[in-house]
Amino acid sequence: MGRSPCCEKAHTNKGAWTKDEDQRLVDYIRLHGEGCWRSLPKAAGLLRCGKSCRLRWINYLRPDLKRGNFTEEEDQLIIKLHSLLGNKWSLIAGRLPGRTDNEIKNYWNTHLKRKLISRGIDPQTHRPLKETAPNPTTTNPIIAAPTELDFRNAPKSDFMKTPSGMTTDEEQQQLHKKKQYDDNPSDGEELNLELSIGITSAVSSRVSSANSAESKPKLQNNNFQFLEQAMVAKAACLCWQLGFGRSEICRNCRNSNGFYRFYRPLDS
DNA sequence: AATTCGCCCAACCGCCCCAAC
DNA sequence: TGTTGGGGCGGTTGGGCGAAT
Repeated sequence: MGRSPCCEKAHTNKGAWTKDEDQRLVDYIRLHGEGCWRSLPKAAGLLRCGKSCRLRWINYLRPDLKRGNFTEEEDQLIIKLHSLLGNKWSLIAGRLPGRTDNEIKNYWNTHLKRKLISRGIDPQTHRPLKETAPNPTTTNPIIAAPTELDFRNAPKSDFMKTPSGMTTDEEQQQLHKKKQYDDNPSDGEELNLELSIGITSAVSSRVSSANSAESKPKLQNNNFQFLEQAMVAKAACLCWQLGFGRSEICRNCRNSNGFYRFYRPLDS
């Protein structure tokens, strides 16, 4: 026996949303906020599935959506993030304010894939198309990073592993090395995240402001979202890209409490 | 003018994860 | 500890629309 359907399919509308439906949804969310998607349609007087309402709001009606054409800067950021994270569209979208995962996914499939192919780059591996026997040490330096931090095919459960959950002696040694590095960083090791991953100043300030006490993220799943961001922090960390070691996070990615800096801002 | 083709993107589907019980 | 329900995600679909024939 499978799971019960998320809604009563027989009594729900499907397909394109009407203006009236949009208005009802917007009005309801303005009054009551997001959440409880399952009960929302009935409460809002909509003959729609809760999931459909959620999608409509997130992908189309949310007031903070940017819409419009992607800039060249956004293109480059998406390509770079995709090379690091693979098809983790929601993670990538978290790095592009005002863009949704669906929008980025569509844009990737319709434009960026082609763009990369026209440059002779395989959009899946981000390696040259002609390369028959990929050698990670001689190609894209990002891909050549330690495999432990290649999340492109990692199941979500792997994201849940915490830095404090280390078990092996090797990892403990690396933690020790990291502490030494943090305590005595040499000159020039203040790494520039904008350079390493192309994050705009605006985004960087949003991210750093999210660390302040008054803007602590309200997380439905603390560990998961926290570690998602931690992963992006790792990806953003130039010392990781340079292959310093799987447990080493540079000071730009770790705050004084030993936690990662990159939280999802409240409004993203 | 009519038809076909290809592209784009909003929306749907099925699955997964996790908190609550 | 196992089960269930809600939310979220990535892959896929299909309708609209403009270009080409």
